[in-house]
Amino acid sequence: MVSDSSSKRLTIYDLARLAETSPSTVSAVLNGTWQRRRISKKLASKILSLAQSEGYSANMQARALRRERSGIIGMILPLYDNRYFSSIAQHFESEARSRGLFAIVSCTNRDPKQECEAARMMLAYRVECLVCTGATDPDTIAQMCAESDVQSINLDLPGSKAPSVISNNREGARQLTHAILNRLAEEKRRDDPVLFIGGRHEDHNTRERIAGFKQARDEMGLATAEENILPCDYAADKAQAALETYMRKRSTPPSAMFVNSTISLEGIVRGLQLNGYYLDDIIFGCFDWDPLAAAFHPRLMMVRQNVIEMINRVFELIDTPSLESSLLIEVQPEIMGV
Amino acid sequence: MVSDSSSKRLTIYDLARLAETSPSTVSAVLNGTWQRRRISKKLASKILSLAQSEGYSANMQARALRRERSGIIGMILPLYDNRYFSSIAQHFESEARSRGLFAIVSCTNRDPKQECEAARMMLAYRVECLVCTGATDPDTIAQMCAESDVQSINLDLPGSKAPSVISNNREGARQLTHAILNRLAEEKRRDDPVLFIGGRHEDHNTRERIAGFKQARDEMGLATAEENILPCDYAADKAQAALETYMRKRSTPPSAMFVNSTISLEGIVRGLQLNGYYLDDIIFGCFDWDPLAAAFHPRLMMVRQNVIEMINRVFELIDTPSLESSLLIEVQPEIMGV
DNA sequence: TGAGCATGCACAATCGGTTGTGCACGATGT
DNA sequence: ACATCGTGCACAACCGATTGTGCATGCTCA
Repeated sequence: MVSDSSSKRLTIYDLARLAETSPSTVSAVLNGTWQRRRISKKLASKILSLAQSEGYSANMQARALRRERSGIIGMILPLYDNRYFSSIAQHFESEARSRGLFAIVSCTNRDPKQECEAARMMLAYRVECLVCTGATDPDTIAQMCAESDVQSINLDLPGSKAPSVISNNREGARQLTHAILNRLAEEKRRDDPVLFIGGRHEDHNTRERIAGFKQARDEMGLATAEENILPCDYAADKAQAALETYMRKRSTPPSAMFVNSTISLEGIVRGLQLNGYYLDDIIFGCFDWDPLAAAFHPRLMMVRQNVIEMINRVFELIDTPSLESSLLIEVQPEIMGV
Repeated sequence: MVSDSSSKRLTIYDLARLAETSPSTVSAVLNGTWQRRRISKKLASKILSLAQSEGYSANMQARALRRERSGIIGMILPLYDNRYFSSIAQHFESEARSRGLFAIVSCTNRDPKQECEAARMMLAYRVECLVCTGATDPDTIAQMCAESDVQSINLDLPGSKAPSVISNNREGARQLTHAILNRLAEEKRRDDPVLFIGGRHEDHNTRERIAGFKQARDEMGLATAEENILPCDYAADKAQAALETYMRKRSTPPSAMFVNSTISLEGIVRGLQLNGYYLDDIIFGCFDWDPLAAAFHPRLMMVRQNVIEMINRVFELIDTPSLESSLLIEVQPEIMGV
């Protein structure tokens, strides 16, 4: 370093002075368009080494302003605090990075207001695309994006105003239910009731999973009583309370349960432990994946959504924007622990 | 909306034309400095309602460029995939938002190269402050920030070139160890060995936790054999392998274990299950917090780091930058499940 | 009636890159 | 010796906001 520490950050004007050339030349060299502009190799390498030694770094705001492209891609996410969403964030980031894009992720707590606020911020920062994950109201956000001429994509939960990438919830639930029923059959408890618990009625994914659950039972020649379907919301406390209510009429816990998320599973396991039931007797299927939980319970089967594939599909949509706004891409999840 | 959908995004120039006034007036009205500039209330509200109805949103790049303040605050994080780091990201974001700052979080996989690369990107986007969480090499990044005149703060792992906010690892470990030893004593197994497993020797936090572990045993009049300290790295597989090696010389698992992270716990629980041991007999203390894991095991005590307090301290440092670069702030964690 | 002051706004420079265009200079061809 | 062309670079106009400054108008008061 020669002339550092004195004032502010280096600009192409400073570099131009140091290299005794013009700012436009410096710019062309630094962003790689110098061959097209017929800058001599000699001057180019002089500028490059100068930029290197002086620790120059381009001002992205200025670049974005002039290019009218921010180089930023946004994602809104309900929460980080489970393996599914956190791996979505992680893969989104690394995939963005590998394409020279800068990913910004904002966490909106399943709150439609925060979702809108976050989307507004992202649009203000001129994101080139907004991926809307598990949004409670994806269409409103898709609308906002459309008005700003920004591409948007729904992930995890489908919407009607932008293409969506989701797991095949019905088929995943069907396979998980079959796995549960097979285990029951192995233990000669084929006809024991199975409790479906967790999630929300209004929620697309929950409805699909219930459909898959019923379909699997149907395929095994089993009827499904409505009292065994409890979409009591996701929260641990709600699931715990719902299970306690359910069990008030019976003496023993169900032999098997289809639990709609790890957060619901948390409440259920806690409730059963508190009431002194022996957990290992119960067969669990959980539509979510958490390796630590899986390690603890020998008969806990889990659905692992294929996050890598889903993120890949998202970026395919980014690369070749689909005209069809109602496009729905379903990715097959995997059943773990069978 | 009157004149939308035709061309690009609205600017203050468009609004000025629509309101029959000048761009500078529009700007002043929209950023709240209009009273100081003696714009009439009438014109101000005309412009405001126009901006509203036309769906104007300021171009943050242009604003940042002119103001020489991006309004962005950055954080680098090893991973999202445990409760500790994900809640750090979440609280950081919401605290930033409440201060009118836009948070960007980048995930660097505990890889020094990725850490540097992410820091470089953040500096290019002119973050106003960079919070460096659990960085393998915090001082290099602090140096980069210093050269760009950007404040930096270390979180979770301390560094020497920027102020640091960390948990009081030693005291947390001491208390957790006491809790383990008390449980053992209750069960008349006071003198049974306790295995410390997981983490890395080189890691500041691991060293402190080992010190707290030894100190607690010391306070109870117990010696600590070095063979019972196994900093085998954090990864689940490493912990599982280390435990298997450890147990090759013995017939039964240790009565109690101090496990240095949930990821290590995963490997240990898996290993014990695979070998057919009954988990509930073992007393676990884990320096990490995961409510789902806690629900599964009745004698699993966990250390919950006080993330809210830590983030608050970080923002206090941002508000009143400390001159002392070696400032170390320690926050007391909490023992759960005692 | 004219100085003095408050009111209400517009002008223009600026932040740091990007990019269309123009121009000087030397080499080549006739 | 003059037209032609390729080489190598500089100029200047943006991108969209912010902000110091200036100026016209109308009012008050001596």
